[in-house]
Amino acid sequence: MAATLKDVAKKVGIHPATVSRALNPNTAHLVNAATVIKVRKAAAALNYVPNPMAAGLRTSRSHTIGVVIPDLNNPVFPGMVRGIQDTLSRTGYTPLLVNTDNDPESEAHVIAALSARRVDGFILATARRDHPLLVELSEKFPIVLINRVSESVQLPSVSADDLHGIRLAVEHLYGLGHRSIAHIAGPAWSSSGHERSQAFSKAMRDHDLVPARRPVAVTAWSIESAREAALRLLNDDPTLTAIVAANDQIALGAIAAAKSMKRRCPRDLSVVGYNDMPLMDLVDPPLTTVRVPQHDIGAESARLMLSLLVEEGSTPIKQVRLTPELIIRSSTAPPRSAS
Amino acid sequence: MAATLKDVAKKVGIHPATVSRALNPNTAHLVNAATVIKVRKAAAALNYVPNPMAAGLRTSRSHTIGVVIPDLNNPVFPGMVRGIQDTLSRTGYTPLLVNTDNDPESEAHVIAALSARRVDGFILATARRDHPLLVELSEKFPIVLINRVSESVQLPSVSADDLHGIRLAVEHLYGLGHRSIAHIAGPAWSSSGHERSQAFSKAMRDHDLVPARRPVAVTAWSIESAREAALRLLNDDPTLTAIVAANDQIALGAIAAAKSMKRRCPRDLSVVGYNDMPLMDLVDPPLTTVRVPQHDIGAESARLMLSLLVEEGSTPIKQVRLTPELIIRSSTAPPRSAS
DNA sequence: CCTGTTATCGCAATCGATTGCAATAGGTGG
DNA sequence: CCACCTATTGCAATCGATTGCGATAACAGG
Repeated sequence: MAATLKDVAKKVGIHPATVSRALNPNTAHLVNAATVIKVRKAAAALNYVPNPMAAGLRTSRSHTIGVVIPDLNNPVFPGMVRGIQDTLSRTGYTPLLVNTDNDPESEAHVIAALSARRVDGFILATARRDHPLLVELSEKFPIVLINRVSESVQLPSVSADDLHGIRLAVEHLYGLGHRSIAHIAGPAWSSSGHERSQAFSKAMRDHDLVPARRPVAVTAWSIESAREAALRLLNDDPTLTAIVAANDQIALGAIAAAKSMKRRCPRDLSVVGYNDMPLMDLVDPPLTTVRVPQHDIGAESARLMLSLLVEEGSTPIKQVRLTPELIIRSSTAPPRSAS
Repeated sequence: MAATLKDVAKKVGIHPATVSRALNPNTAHLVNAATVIKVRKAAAALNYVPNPMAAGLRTSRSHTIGVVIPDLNNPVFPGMVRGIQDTLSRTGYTPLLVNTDNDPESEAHVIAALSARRVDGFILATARRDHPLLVELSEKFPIVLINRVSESVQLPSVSADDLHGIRLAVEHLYGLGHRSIAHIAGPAWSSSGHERSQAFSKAMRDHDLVPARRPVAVTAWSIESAREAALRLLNDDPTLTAIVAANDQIALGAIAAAKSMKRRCPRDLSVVGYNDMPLMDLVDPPLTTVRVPQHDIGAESARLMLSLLVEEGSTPIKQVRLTPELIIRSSTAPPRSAS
């Protein structure tokens, strides 16, 4: 059905190998400029499109990148995925997207499936603090981590500067007059959760504040889990006036928990989120949050991956940090005692 | 590096062709049961994974499905995409996901790119009422439409039963006492927008109500565009007490418009959305909306595609309609005159 | 005029799996 | 005991693009 190299060659009256070289920018200089023109014209006329399977078989490169995310339904990720898609597709690469639902077993499955597909590399948003699968995978494939970094192994990564982002949140609350500020951390296994938690402690120390006695963490990145954690936290320390949440859904859960305890946000409790995912300007109350450049993170990770693919191995490992930005809305206000 | 058929064959001491047959469920019956066992064991021992490019080259099937959606950032779509992914991956197929940003030109590009990748079929969420590209594409590929149906050409599709869904919305408002109900329709080119608009007119007639004098439609599926349309509508007809929106973002835009005119929802204006995308329970006010089974739509479309792929052409065109459900939250209330 | 380049292109092998066809062996019925 | 059938396996071509190597010709320098 579709035209092949041979068809183009026959039309021009030359050998398929020459056509191949003429059409490939890297080898076009090996063939007479005049015939390159003719080949291009014939290829266009025949509507020739190279067969990626044939090329891939020969070169053992699929021009395909596995993109592994926890869950596409989590609104943080579509932005990053778009960033990846947009920049990968511009260079002839195609992302293969899979979900893990934060389940390590499921992750192993999907990664095996992608390996079977012979992807050229992986972009992973699922790094855990302790991640054995990651180290063995990194020996076989180029890998770029997004949104999270791993402690098990040093790898190229792209993520927001959480130290800075969390500091923005703390300073905002401090500036409003809050002194009793707590953090609801992400799951213990999560690297981003851990990092933001550390960042919170540091920012608090820098303002001579002490975090809540007992640190609180959710068990999953979900609103429901956050609600429970927030309930514990608010019961533990009734003097609390502000919460820095490890991400937006945790903030949402905290607000819901406060509401169920008849504490209104922001009158009785200020809450700052993290990520600024879509619709955070329309929830009740509109969420003050730290915006991380989701699309940019994806785009940058794709660029990093592409550079990994051309340069053979021996480049220094690059860890990119993108600067987040505080978006002030209506979930934060001065504490009541100060008003 | 990776083991090939030949490696397995050598280990067992037989010909690669026999190994191929032994490993393929469709041809395994041609091979002695005992050697099938041996082959399986050897393959497992060598960690053999078939090379999809080699197989694809020979069979000219990539086991890959192009999934074309307008924009992954629109929260309606991730659910459907998950549905597609979940059921496709279970059968060894891989979705290739692309975005069009509702731009026909961009759509042509991404579809060309997917064709170049030799996808086995397309699942499209971008059908327009008038869609020339669709008819020529449908001659070369199996196609399943989701969420929208096209009038240009009869194709297999999976979507919500909009007639029923819109009726639920109208009946809900009618039951609350509303009589002056308007519809904000989707873009004119959109098939789902048109369909819901028709459904609205019918539901209104069935209740002996007349829609607003001048029908209003957005120019894009966006909150911003909806805000403008709603402003026009509310100025046009101040007696209006309720709006049925063609989707959730339009509902959100309508609520915002009302707010800017000092009309509060639901006290002064009731609004019903459509789709029930994520977070609609947390916006202000929590949105009454018609829930369409997003994951199911995706899953069903994938199943339909798979059936298209096995049965050679001559099956009757199947158009699946999934039943939506009304989710009553807080954006609807009895009209003020009735209270 | 001869040798050494350089530019251009053809040849043929190769990637790994699939599959029509042929070949072999063992078995059956007459 | 023979013709024939079936079960099982091997052979080799094939899918389409890539690429190392060799061939040819033109051309320059000596």
